[in-house]
Amino acid sequence: MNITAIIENGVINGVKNLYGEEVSPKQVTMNVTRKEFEGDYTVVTFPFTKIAKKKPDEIAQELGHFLVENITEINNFNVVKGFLNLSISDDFWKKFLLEITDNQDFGRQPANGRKVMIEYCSPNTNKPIHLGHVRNILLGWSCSQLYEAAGYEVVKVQVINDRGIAICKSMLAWQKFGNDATPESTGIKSDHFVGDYYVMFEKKFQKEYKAWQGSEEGMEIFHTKGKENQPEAGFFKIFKNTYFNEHSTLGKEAREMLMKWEANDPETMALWQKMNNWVYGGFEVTFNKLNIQFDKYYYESDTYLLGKDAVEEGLTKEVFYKKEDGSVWADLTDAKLDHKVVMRSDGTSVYITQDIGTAQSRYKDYGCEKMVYVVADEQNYHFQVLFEILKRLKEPYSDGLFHLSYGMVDLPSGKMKGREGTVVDADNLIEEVIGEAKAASSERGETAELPQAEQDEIIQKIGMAALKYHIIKVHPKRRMVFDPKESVDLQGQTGPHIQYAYVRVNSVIRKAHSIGLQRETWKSLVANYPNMQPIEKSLIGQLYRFPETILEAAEDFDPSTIAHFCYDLAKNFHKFFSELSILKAETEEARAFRLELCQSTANVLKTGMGLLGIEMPERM
RNA sequence: GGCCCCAUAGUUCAAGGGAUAGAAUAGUGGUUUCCUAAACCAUAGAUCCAAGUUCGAGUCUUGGUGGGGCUACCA
Repeated sequence: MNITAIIENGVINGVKNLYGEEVSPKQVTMNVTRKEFEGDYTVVTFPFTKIAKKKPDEIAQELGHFLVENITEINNFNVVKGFLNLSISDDFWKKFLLEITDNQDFGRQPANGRKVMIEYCSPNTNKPIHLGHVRNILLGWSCSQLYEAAGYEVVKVQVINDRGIAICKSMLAWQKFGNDATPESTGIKSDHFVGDYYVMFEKKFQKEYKAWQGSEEGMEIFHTKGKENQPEAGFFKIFKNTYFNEHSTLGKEAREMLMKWEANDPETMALWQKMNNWVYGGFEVTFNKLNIQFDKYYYESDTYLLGKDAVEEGLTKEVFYKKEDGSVWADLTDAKLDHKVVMRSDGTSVYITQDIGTAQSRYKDYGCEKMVYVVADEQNYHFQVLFEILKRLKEPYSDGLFHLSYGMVDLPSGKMKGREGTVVDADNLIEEVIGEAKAASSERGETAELPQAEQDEIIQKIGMAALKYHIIKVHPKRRMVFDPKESVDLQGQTGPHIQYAYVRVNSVIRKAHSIGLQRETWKSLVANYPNMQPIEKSLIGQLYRFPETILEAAEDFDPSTIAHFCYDLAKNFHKFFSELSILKAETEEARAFRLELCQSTANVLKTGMGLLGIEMPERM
């Protein structure tokens, strides 16, 4: 049984024994003892004052005696201002240490037979991956790792928005202005190549629009449709969409292309396929650099017609209603949401209809009881509506729906804006952090004698750790400020700081072997180590909390908990490392114990960082 | 207008209603004959405002103030 559960039971029994009243586990408040006090766990006795009709200090004394007498794992206590600090016996900790040193899976739960689907990333095909996607990807990936560690089977999916007017814009620009250029012929990464044509379209369109604004037609429309006193610039800003749909030559061409696409025109389809493949090829390169995978891709071109059946079904079940013009709506006002259209009067579906259909078809594909959508918080309302509709349709998985809503990423200069060119591109960013790691590494020269390929791999791991950790350490819900300068920091609360703890362990173990020490020999001495130091106890205590930390993080969909756990552990390890000698310890037993402690710390750090998608180098 | 989210050192982040609000970074000062100084040690610095609930509030409630988001028969 878990030590916290043991203490909790002990306290409940103690209160019953001493004061004759039954308390619930909820009433037992327990924390890890603060490091300035002696002890491992602290019980707060204030909640029992009414029951015991005594002062907190008195209760703490009585309870402390009771626990020490009745629970073998507790061998000491002290009381400070009503806080009962309990000390766990060295034997308990040593036994625990010996249990985990050979267990590579420590912290992971056995398979529980349950299935969860996580959708994340889901980029647009006409824009390369940027910083916002990186946060999404890291959250999605680490949540999937967390759920696997918690015993679930995880299906990782993403939706590719591969159709619609936006895609036609880049196709059209390439067709008109591309002169048969290719990523190969230009040497541009293929997703960026396509993205460039999307930007080109927007530029050409702006130019066309600008010219039109000064034309007779443009001025006439401004004068007839513009409101009184409305400035010209303001009017034309709002009018842009209408211009695209009703007046623009380029807009007309793009819409014609979309119609050809919908009609399966062979030439259009071939172009569409060619350009999409360029995009996917480029994305794949970025995904590989980020070291993430997906089990299944859903393409909107396959799914955009889904959901029409659901509309019928909803009407039959009276979840939806039909207006006179034929459009179909859901009335969600009693759930404090608004009316929501699910089918237009012309019979075509809207975005949410597609989402309903996709959810249904995914459940058919995989039968997951939980479905998680990793999507930025600007879509909170959309997901509230979607989940409410699915619930009303009585979908079997509707209780397991979760929107992992995360805050957007800002720059020190403010919001990222595509139009103003302030978007941070993922490929550039990765290149930058790796460059920084390379510079720092060559300055240290610690790995200089290794083959170049190995050095490169190490640098790669360090750079990616800096970048990933910097993002994942922030609570998902929180809007975060991303300072590129800080993201390449390699010191302090960073990924490399944690990697360095792991590297130091490796180094010590290597040295131990090189002076002829054998694991089997030292392991047998651990149990005889007599006096554990406070820093050693606190390290073991941290290791002990690893499994529960994983479970909490999974339940809350919060990888930042793991990030903080790993940092605290690494920091404490560095302190331990500088305070105490390992290979030159006072006794053989002390050396043995510390080597085992090092090894376990390294194992936990590796597993923990692995959950965040961060790899550990053996040297650095 | 309505609904939702956020507010903590100069800055970037922590803190399941519990002790003296932790880190990192930037600043200042120190540590290497010994296991990798990407480390360690010391120093200084913060809960937006006002009420309320509680033995106890950064955390819960109400009201302000400031910031962000959503509120399409767009996707």
